[in-house]
Amino acid sequence: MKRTRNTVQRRAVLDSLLALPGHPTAADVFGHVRESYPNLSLATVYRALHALVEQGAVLEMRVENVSRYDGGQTPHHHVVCRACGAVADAPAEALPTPVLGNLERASGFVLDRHPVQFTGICPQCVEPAARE
Amino acid sequence: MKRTRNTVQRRAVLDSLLALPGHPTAADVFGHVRESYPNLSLATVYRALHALVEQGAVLEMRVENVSRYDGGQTPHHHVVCRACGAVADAPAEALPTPVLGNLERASGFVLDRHPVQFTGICPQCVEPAARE
DNA sequence: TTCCATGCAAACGTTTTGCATTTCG
DNA sequence: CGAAATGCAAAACGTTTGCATGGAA
Repeated sequence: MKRTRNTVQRRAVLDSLLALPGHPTAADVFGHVRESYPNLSLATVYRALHALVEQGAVLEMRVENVSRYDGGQTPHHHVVCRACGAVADAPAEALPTPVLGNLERASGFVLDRHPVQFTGICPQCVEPAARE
Repeated sequence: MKRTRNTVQRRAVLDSLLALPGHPTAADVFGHVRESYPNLSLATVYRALHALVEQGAVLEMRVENVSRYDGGQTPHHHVVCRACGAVADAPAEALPTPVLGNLERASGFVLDRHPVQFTGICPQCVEPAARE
């Protein structure tokens, strides 16, 4: 296992990620972390986030060409609004394990137990979308 | 509903998409379509693919910052290999409808019935990954 | 004749990288 | 000390867009 150094910047990035609501982008984290560390560079944010993802402390998800990061502790799934890009969480229990078993049998893959990404329309967008 | 013109380029893009195996990227489609239409531009490929997605003839999915397109007829789900990026299909039946109901109740979203994106490890990557 | 579609090249936003320097261990 | 992390700026990447021209309806 590769060792990683315990720098202020790394801790700051993780702190910001945890402090931000929802599923922040690298730019969100950058903006937040800069309030306390004005010299911390965007490149460092990316490098820190990658390190965190690699050690499994943080989840990365892609929505519309942007990476979003999730410091989430509890296993859960993601529902993404196809209309506005909003991302919400759903509890892991909402997707029973046997279903993943089905999919593994059908696909031959060994599937991750959590974050599965669903798409749909969020409550705020449902009404406007219905008018189409 | 917006009308769209029936140009050679559009047909060529759709033909290439359907001719290519798997879930080609815009660049893949571009490469293939260029064999028959050397002057067709990448911008046109993108515009044609967007048009097709909008009319619902084609599905778009994002894997690692790249859009992949799926001319798929049959409703199905996608399993993405976290290690190598491979994408495979799983039949829609592998994910029972009541499960989506659960998730809708839990999240408040109205979810799409298909392509749900799962991540995991594909058969080719399973063995190497186990050695870690 | 209208106006949507095309080709080209330039622009865009996100993410990565090269390199000299700093800092952790 | 040696290795890894940083800051900065430049580059890379996939994708989108402005504009003049071309072609379907």
